[in-house]
Amino acid sequence: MPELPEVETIARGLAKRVTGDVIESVWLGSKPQTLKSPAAEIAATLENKRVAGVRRVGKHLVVDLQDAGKAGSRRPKTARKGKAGVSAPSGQEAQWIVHLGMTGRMLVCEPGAEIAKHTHAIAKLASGRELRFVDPRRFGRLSVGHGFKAAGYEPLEVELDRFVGLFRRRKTPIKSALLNQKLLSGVGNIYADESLFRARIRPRRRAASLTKEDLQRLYLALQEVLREAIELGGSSISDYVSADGEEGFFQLQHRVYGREGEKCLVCKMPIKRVVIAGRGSHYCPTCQK
DNA sequence: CATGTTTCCTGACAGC
DNA sequence: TGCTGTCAGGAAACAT
Repeated sequence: MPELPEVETIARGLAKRVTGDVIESVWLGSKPQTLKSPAAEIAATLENKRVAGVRRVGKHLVVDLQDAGKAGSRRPKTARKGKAGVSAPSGQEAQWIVHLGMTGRMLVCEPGAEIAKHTHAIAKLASGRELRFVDPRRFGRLSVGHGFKAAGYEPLEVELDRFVGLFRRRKTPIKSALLNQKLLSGVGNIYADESLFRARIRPRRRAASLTKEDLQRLYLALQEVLREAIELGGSSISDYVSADGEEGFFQLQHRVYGREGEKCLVCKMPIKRVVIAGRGSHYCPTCQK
């Protein structure tokens, strides 16, 4: 399941491979719930646009688009900021926003490559290649817009004081709070469990009950685990692969996630699994308090 | 408002 | 073999 490190890996791979290419035409499948914007609007926004870059925002992929226009190599200088009325809708700041959900993939395919089952969108590129969105479980979503912003803070950018403030007076379990995208954007089930283990905090602890020291450990643990995971190209669980089709390797570093009943790597006690906020939550009953 | 629960969806897997 | 049932989970919708 793509969380922050996986989406970061995918975004980097896509940026490397399709930046500068031009979307010539778009095909969209007929599954309506996959599209958050009307199909015609998505197609119109993407077609004849140059890919200016691909970034990760929270768990979203943002494909920045600019008018492909006539003059090929012209590079429109970015937003003169300041004065009002600058939100030029001429397209150069349009964005294609992709949420991969559980099983979504964005693949760069060579011309003529077989079309995988559950392909919901295909963007034909001027290079002849295709950018394809494939998502068996259909939890992924496509939309278009401008100036996309994540609802919460980026875990790798938020300052400690703000991080601590997010959890004050919150009665919900810390695990639920970590998964709440309006607080932090990008943390999913794997990295919530892994960071709580490293911070030695039980997932069911009420967020408000954590001391400043607890939260500082959690802050450092979360950033550490996310950075290490990005370094290893993310966790390949079930069907995640990067834009290059490469598997990540962080799953080999998981200390609690998916290890129910196995020995804790620190104290040798069996890892427990409980359900919190509807998600399997893994922890060591002795190491985590 | 805050928090908990249900829903969507298919593939993988266990058990018979 | 092939069927059935269960489980996985991000986030929106709905309920409390």
